Amino acid sequence: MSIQRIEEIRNIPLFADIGDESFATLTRGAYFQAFPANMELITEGESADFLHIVHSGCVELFSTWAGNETTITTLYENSTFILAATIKDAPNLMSARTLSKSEVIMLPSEDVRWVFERDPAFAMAIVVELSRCYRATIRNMKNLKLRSSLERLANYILKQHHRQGDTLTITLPIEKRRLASYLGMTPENLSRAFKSLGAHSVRVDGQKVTIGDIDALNRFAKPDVLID
Amino acid sequence: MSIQRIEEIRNIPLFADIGDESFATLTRGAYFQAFPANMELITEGESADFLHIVHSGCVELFSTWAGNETTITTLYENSTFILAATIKDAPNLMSARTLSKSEVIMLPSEDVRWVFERDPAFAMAIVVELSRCYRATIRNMKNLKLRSSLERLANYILKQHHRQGDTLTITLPIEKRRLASYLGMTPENLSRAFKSLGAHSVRVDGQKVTIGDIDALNRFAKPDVLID
DNA sequence: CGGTTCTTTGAGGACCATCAATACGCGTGG
DNA sequence: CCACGCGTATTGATGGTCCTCAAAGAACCG
Repeated sequence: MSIQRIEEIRNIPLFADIGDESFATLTRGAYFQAFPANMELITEGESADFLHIVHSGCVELFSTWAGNETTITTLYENSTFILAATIKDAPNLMSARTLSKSEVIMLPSEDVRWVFERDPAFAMAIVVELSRCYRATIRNMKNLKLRSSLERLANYILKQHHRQGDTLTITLPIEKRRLASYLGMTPENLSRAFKSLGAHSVRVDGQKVTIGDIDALNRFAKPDVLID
Repeated sequence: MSIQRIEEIRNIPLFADIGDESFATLTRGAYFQAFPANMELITEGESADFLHIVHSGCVELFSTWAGNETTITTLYENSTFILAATIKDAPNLMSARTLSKSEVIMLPSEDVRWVFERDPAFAMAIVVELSRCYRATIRNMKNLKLRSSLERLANYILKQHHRQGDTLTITLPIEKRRLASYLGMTPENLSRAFKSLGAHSVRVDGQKVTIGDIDALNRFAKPDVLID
């Protein structure tokens, strides 16, 4: 890897507080790879030989069973994946594919475990990241089990609204069919759900979603700090 | 806490490999408390002042939103809860209540974080436990999103079958209404689902569930190592 | 033993999936 | 530049799954 790449990686939050020696150990056997869109990086059931970090682009985690596929989550810059499997040296429970051209850093799982046991700062960074992932999944589960599909969509729109700088016209960051899968519904139903949200001031045009009355949408969606 | 209690706690897997000094620090401010059934130990949104460990009995983690409640999971002996919130010093995302008379160990979150940073063996035990919880949640999510309610129930029965020593007559460990909530359905529907599984050799009588033909049930349930 | 909670059963309806067909968007190659 | 082909998005019709409501029966607890 080039010096410049190493410097880029050094700036990732996960490595912010760790020692130079630990960092050197982690990057010695690491890979920095660029992938095209729609490339399967990891298949569920395989062993987790590398901890993955999204450096740029967009990666989808998904799972399949009996011919069905579902999107678990979508990852952007600086997100890790396969962390729990790396720690436990266990098979991946999810598959991963790029949704756009993406750069991914891969750290050998053995090295991650080795440094974890010797550098408390890295151990802390890892456990905080893992806690974040875990809590995100719990939120996701609450969202799925406690809300109707319409409510999930409304809250998704509100979340994007905040992420995109409180703009009233948001751009969907992923394809609608993937959004549908993430929200636990079919593409057809998502289409109809968007229409139904018209009653709460939402208008859709392709990837653009416009919120006419943010208060009205909030009243319907009832966003919650413990879910969203 | 009595010497005997301390000894009991020392034997918990989470503390198996840690140093005596670390253990002393963790238990200095700890509580060992016995609770009756149906007692709310933790309410979502509150700060996570203690890491909890179920020493005996049974604890349910659940969440509420807009008047609805859902069971996230049920915990038994030696399970931890509020681990991620403890690590992040963040509000609990779930509430917890005892389902039966239970003994719970409570370790001050600050002490947990302090020892985590200083004892690599404890750090490793914590991160492995957290990974286990995370992966269990991912499995849960896959179960919910990829399977119908009938399939979820069938796989639940198979899981209990294994947990209870491969016996063909299993005893449901929790009330049916809670099982229904855990499986993402209503009590009425669970009742009907049990009846429907009659077509796959399942008979129900109160808390007793009998599997007539394990192969037939397996063929229908299609259990998967990456979910169950 | 009475009251409460849980479970079951039935009827009806809401929500959501499926299937099928069409429209749209986009990149490729003629 | 346009026609074509492919995958995505939409729309409508239909059916199944699952929820709601209501009521009765069973289990549990004080």
